[in-house]
Amino acid sequence: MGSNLEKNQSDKEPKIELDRVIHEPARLLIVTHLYVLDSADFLFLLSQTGLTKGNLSSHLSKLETAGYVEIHKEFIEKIPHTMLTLTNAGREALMQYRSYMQEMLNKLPS
Amino acid sequence: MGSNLEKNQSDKEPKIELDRVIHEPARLLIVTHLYVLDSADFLFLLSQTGLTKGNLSSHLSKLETAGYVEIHKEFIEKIPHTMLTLTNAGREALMQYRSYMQEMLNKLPS
DNA sequence: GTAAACTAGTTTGTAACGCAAACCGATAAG
DNA sequence: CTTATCGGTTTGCGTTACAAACTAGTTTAC
Repeated sequence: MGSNLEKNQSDKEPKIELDRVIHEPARLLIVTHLYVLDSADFLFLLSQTGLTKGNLSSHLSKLETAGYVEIHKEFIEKIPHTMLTLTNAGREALMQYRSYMQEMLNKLPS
Repeated sequence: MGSNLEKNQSDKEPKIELDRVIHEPARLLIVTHLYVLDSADFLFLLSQTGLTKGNLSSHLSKLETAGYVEIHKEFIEKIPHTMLTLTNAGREALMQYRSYMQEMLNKLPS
């Protein structure tokens, strides 16, 4: 007794320690751009990444929700303007992602 | 005239050159294991990756469809046995993926 | 015998995701 | 007024990853 859990195999936790928020290609692109620039506006990212507007918008929202970017909206001469900044959490997440990937890839025999 | 295509912005091709078959974490795990081992059986991969059986099975099918692994089934002492091998295409895909990722990540300032 | 339990996987159902089209509120031009 | 443009956001939809449920066969228990 105690527990008659019919334990499935699902308590094997998969050996992946990868931040999916960062891992997604479109977001990796965004985040690496922001990492070197420190901040950029929507239209700049749009042209640099080649994403569509809808796509860029939703990925930015997801990064914001994750706490990785801050979105600042203001009006410049009556025209809306959106500035994106990588947060510290975002920088750290990217660096951790990088370490993980580099280690995994570097140790493959060439 | 000629064409009055109301061209959207969608002819901007996104600047991502990443093989999604390889990029998926679970499959990256599988493929890197096969890369060093050259071949392995289903149960070995199961324990090494920590994936569930269903998951492992479907990822392997996807890798097979992509032409990256070969799946050989045989009976050993009346018990089914599945051997997985990385194809040349699989090796090359992984190496190309690695180059792309390493370049992208290495050029980030530390 | 036949039933229960185990082995080695495959198939199914579902929630989440990524994508581009469609939409929206505001300004500018004709 | 109407039309187009700008700077984005929301919607709709096909695809995916995931674990639960299932399958086919084998060994063990009775």
